[in-house]
Amino acid sequence: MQSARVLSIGEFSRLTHLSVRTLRRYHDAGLLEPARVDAASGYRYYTGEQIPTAQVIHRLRELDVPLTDVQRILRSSDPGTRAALVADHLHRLESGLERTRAAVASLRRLLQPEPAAVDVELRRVPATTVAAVEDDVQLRDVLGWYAGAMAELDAVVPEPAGVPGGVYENELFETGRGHVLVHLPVAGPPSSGRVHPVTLPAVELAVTTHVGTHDDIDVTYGELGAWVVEHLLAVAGPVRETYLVGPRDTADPAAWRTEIGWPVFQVAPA
Amino acid sequence: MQSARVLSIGEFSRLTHLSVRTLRRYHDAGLLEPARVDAASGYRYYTGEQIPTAQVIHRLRELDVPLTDVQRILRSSDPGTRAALVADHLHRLESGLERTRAAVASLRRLLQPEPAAVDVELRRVPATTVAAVEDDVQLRDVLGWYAGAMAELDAVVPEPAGVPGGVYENELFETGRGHVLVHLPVAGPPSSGRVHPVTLPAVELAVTTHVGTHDDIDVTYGELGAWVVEHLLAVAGPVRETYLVGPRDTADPAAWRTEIGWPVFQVAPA
DNA sequence: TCTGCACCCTCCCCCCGGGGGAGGGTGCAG
DNA sequence: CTGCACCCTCCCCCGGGGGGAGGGTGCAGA
Repeated sequence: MQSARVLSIGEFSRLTHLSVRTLRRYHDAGLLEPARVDAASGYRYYTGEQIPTAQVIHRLRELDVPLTDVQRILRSSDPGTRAALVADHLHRLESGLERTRAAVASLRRLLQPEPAAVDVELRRVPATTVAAVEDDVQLRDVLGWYAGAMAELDAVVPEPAGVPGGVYENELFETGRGHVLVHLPVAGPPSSGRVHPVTLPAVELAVTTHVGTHDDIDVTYGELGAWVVEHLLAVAGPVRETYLVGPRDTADPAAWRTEIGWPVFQVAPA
Repeated sequence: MQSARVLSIGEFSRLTHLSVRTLRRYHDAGLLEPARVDAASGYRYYTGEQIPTAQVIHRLRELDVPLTDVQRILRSSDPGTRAALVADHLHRLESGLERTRAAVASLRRLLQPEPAAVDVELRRVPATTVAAVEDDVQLRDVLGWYAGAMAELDAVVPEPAGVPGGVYENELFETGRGHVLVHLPVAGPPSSGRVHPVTLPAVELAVTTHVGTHDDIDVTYGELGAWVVEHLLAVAGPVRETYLVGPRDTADPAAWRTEIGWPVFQVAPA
């Protein structure tokens, strides 16, 4: 073990392709402690054994893993835990990729030279009592939450009287967190687990139908919003979505049909 | 045209799913000017026509397009130019994806429980004169630059006396920008365009061979570096790579063989 | 017409993960 | 012993937001 050979921060930088500044930052963050720090001068000294660690950090950073998570990964002595943490981040990367794909799809539709005319209907909806699951969720967790809630609803409501729907508080889109409710219409809604009866109030809805995956549903939202504004209406409450045709019905996303209803009320002309 | 209906920033926020703060920021950045700003109160007022613009911004931001570039895209009135700018960013996204893929591959190798023993040889190399192309480049542009330089070399040196190589200044890896040289050995190197004769100085090299794509070549660099350190050597100059088997020879990346040579010199023991 | 309240304003500080540069101390080779 | 490359700390900057303070505004109900 003659590796008592000690490396200055500059040498270590050349060997690891991490900048000197970055190495100092990793030291401060407790991520990569130098093998020795001279008490008098403050000089940092590294050893060859630290190169693999530095490389792992480098790679994790390339994958945009936050420094705190990198630290967690390095600290976990158990290889199984470590692998799990890494796999977790790789999943995160994948879902990020999915969002990117969706954004690209949506952008393509937005940049269409001639957007299709939007078909909006004004509809008065009476109060309805449904079987519902509701919660406060983060915007990015909505899909996962929805899947779980829907599964629970399906288990408790074997024979729904119609298609499922969702109610989304505007705050969800403004601040990234908000109240969400998913429901199935049924006569005499049960109470079981998270499922309970909820009465949706009567409202006047501006309704349009989005066709296809939800990748570019925001564009339809925008078209609906523009229509609402031009018809001297204002938004009065949480959005309602109705899943006329969804993944429960067909695996072909192009066939999906989602009704979007925005509660509105008349506004005096300017 | 009854869309004189004017929207407060809060209403506009609800319609576009952009936070109020973010809308204000976009105003300050000149990205999305409100239709009207009340001189007395400073209140921002928007119209329905601005919704699509806000959505385009939203999507581009989801794709991590910097605000300045978003502005460029919005300002370009010509749809062709606009499409080109967007396509440019999509290409950028793709190459980012490529880098992510490479980082994942490299990480997998790094987290192997038992790393393969590295096979390093100390080799004295005499001064050689070669046909070369050199330049100062950004680290991220190296691959593209290399392809162009190599094509030029191939055109001017029809019958090389050996395999191609590269010389990379350490600064390239430290600061992301540095001097790069690519060369082909040939008797009597010509001068033509960017191609010119260069004499590589004699050095002592610590040499190892990396097998496979360059995705995880940094790991081999690290192993070589650790070996160098443990053998009481220090790095003395720019790295030399020799492409024994590369994309010129076979399309199968698994068969590629790259020799990495780090100039070294002896160091006194601690 | 008043009052209450939701809404809006600006301003400042914080986050992350780095880079630039100033100003000053250190280690080592010639 | 001197010069110079190297190293140190400290502060400010970037982008793209978020949190919150402190104060002005618009409008609906009484």
